[in-house]
Amino acid sequence: MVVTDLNKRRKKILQAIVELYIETAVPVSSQAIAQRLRWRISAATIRNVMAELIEMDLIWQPHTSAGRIPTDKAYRYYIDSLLELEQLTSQEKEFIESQYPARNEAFEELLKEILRLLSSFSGYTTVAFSSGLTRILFKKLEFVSLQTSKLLVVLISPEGLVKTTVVQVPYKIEQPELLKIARFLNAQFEGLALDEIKERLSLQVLNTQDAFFHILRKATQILELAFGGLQKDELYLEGTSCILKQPEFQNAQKLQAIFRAFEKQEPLLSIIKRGLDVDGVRVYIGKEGLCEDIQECSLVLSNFKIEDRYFGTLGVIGPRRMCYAKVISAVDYMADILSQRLLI
Amino acid sequence: MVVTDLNKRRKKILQAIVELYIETAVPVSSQAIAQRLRWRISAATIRNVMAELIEMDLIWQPHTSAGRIPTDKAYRYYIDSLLELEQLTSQEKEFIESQYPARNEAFEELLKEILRLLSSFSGYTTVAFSSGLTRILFKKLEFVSLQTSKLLVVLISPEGLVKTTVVQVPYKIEQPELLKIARFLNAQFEGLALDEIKERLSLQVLNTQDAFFHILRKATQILELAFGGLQKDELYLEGTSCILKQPEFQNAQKLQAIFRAFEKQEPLLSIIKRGLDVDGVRVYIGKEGLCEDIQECSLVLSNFKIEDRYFGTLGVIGPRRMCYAKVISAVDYMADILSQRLLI
DNA sequence: CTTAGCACTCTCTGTCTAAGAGTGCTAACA
DNA sequence: TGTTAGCACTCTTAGACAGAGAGTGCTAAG
Repeated sequence: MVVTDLNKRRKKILQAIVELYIETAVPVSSQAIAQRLRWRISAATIRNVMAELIEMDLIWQPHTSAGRIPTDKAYRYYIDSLLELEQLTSQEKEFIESQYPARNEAFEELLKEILRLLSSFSGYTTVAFSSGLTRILFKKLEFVSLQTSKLLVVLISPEGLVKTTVVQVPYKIEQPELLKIARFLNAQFEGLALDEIKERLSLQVLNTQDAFFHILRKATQILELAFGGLQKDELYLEGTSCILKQPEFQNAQKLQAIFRAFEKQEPLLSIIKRGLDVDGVRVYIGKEGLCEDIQECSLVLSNFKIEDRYFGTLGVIGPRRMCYAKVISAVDYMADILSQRLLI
Repeated sequence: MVVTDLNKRRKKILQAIVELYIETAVPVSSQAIAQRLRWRISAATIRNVMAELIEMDLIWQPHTSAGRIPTDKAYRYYIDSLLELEQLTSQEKEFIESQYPARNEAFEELLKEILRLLSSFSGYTTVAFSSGLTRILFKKLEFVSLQTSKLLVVLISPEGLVKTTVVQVPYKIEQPELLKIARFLNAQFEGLALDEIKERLSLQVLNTQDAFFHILRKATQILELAFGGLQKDELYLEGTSCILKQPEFQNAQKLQAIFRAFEKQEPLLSIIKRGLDVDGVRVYIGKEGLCEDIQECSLVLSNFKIEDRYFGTLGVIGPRRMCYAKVISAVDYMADILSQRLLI
């Protein structure tokens, strides 16, 4: 029997199992379902159906005389086919709007504040990533000389986002020369993304013989140092203590694994980066491509954008037994308003 | 009997108890001590001494027939009077030097890197705080105009540290005016600390009637917005997963409390701020002024400085049963080289 | 003052039992 | 043919209990 064979009753029962398990974290018994469904259907019948669902690998039991627990496959099916999204109420939306941080901060701070908001709203740990630089559009660049060979590079996007980086160049460089380089870059590249600029620059370096050669070379080098390959992708996490409250993680071993993943960052980054071009919310459940340390978690993610250009990802990490109906809406909404606000 | 009554043997035995407990996390029996001390002293004698130590509230037993566990008071006495610091070996120092992050980053990044290094070296969670701005010396200030009423404020210290903040002012302001304000501030205040500057500015606003009045007012306002009261003190934490490995915290309840404190930040900040003027390493043990959530932890802290001006604090947080001999040296060394490197 | 001996206390582990939850199967029913 | 009631069966959980072991406190002797 395959999943597509699910008739209406099987669906209803599967849904009840998933939802009850999400609510209670306790294996779901046939009686509990009978009670919930309020049909005049008996526990015995439900048990028959449950036997079929086990057959289909949608539920399992921890031991012979225990209730049933949904498998990853069941969660997947639930989310794709059974879930009725709980749209945020207008009150909830108002609450989020009212708590939404003011924009007079650097982008990193803004993002952290938003994560804290989403975490306190949803009750789960939140995570975010921002490609930040490589895809940011370039409106203006400024250099501030700090010491003879050290400068601050300030990159400003058309939307008013700011990114600053300190760069140490292997030679002395004075304010007038910096001004020249900045003027040159500003004149040539306004409106492009950083990676496009780098590309063009390297082309031009090959072709240019003229007076600009020196400026070109230094510009290339400074940009490379400021925003080049060594730039670490940073992951933001907030509300990590939320994960400690989940009943399935009341075990220091499991917690260690999860926090190991949080610290390494790479496991989360790789999942996030797998879907940079996805529109809308995506959900990863348990073993679905999540690394061993977070195999018992689910991840709900949504990308945010500036004028249709990918700019970052935010989302929620929690137990597989997550309240998807609410979380998916919340993540979607947060990513949406972030995208909107970034434009202002 | 009071602590000062400790004769040589009592001291030796207390020391053995503390050290064994630090190593094993298991209540220490009289036999274990007899074995360790390698005197021809018997377990029975040790038991007599232990009875005295209980009397003095230096050790306690979880139940009648159990070994002994040091009290906070014992740890305190151990650290103040018995501890032989384990100086870092030259190899360890070399290791730290070799891993020490390059300085071509913003200060926040540098600090985080250092915390990660200290955490991986010590095996404990690390914590840091930097007053960052209010005590930073002012060498140069630059404004970069972002939008008509939004600007980036760049503050540069004599040592080349950079701090940037985005400010939104409630009126339009153009580059020429910004330049004026910057020039004014740079001319007047080079070499002072931010809080001194603010003080002087507010004095001047009261007394000035002349042409500078407008500039003064705007300068005051911008500085206030950029570095004013709303500025949150930020706490840095790295290696949080280390705390999950400690045997005394293999209990989700206790972990929740600790992580709650980590997230609130305030409990840690208040302890750190209590000793901004302390030289050298300070240690807080258990209930010694630590809030309820981290009553079972110890904190080893040291301040770092720039030219004798307080600049920040770093340290280690772990179980009371911490390897103080090693940790104190490590924290001391880290704060020291950070202070040195900040000058370069 | 120190130590050996010994009875005592408490924890820990394993076993056992009874209760309870929940199932699987079967036979009867609509 | 699908649904249901009944019932035996399985497994978990909690509590009680016993035996082993760790470690102590006390006492009396060195």
